[in-house]
Amino acid sequence: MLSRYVLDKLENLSYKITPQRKAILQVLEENQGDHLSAEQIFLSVKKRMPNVGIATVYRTLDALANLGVLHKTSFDEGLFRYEFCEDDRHHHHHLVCVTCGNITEIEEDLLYQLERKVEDQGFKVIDHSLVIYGICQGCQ
Amino acid sequence: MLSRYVLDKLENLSYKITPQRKAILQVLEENQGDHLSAEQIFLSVKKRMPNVGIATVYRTLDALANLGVLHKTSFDEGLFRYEFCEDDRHHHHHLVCVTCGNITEIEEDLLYQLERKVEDQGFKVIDHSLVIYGICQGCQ
DNA sequence: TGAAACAATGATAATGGTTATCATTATCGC
DNA sequence: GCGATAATGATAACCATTATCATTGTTTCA
Repeated sequence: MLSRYVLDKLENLSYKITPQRKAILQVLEENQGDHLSAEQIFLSVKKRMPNVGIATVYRTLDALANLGVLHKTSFDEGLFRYEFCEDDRHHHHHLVCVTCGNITEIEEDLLYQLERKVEDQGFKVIDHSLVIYGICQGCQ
Repeated sequence: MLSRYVLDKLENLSYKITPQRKAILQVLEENQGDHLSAEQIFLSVKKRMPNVGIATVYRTLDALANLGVLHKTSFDEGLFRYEFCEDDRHHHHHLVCVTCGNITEIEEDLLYQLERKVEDQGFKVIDHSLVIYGICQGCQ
């Protein structure tokens, strides 16, 4: 069930609510907590609307990321991944297992102290991206 | 002047010391603290050896990254950047100005506490990548 | 309910960054 | 100096993403 919040946000910014956009949002909502590539999202959307174009998926993902509905990031793989978030600010970090490639999250922020030091040096902090690489429990 | 350490490392692992590799290493050593793209490195190397091929640059950068002589990372730009480091572990973080795109570093680590929490959850930490996005002093 | 405006779409060509292929060159050990 | 083989340069190929353009479809308004 699509978030009223997201649809409202789209309408308030004069975006048309097309079936393709709804389908893409549904896939992302159903996969909350995951970090799907554009290709994965495209294949998932195709299951429910076979005519959707890959370019539409890319355009929609970028639009949603610009609206703050998605977070668009990369994990040094040469491609972008997308995750659903309804906050404008991204509050968790990622754990990437170098053995199996699994991506999980940790909610603890704990960057306050570091960000204070950075601001003490005159740099105005807006956002951050932290990825911790290692070996997950399942691969040890 | 090329680091004896790096050359030793190459030799010890049976890599041939070719002029191309020396030139690439020189460019990286001369730009320590910078985060150059493959294209930038290629253009810089071309100034001192006009016949070098772009594929050679890519192959060499990957080889050096695998050896731990370089750090290969991306800043969500759709391309990789490379920085010279002689440690096997990367100890600083990056500050990226969203206005001018400048990339600087902060030496403070301060992730110990967070990494402890992560390891308490059964994830064995190997490395991390932290980018702080904001506005640099010059752009405020 | 229909029409108009124009946003959005799908198909596909194009782009940019990177890698694979292959013939040729060059390093290094002996 | 020679042989083995790693490395090179050129370029084709690949992949993820974006640009182009004709067509479609959403939304507003009368």
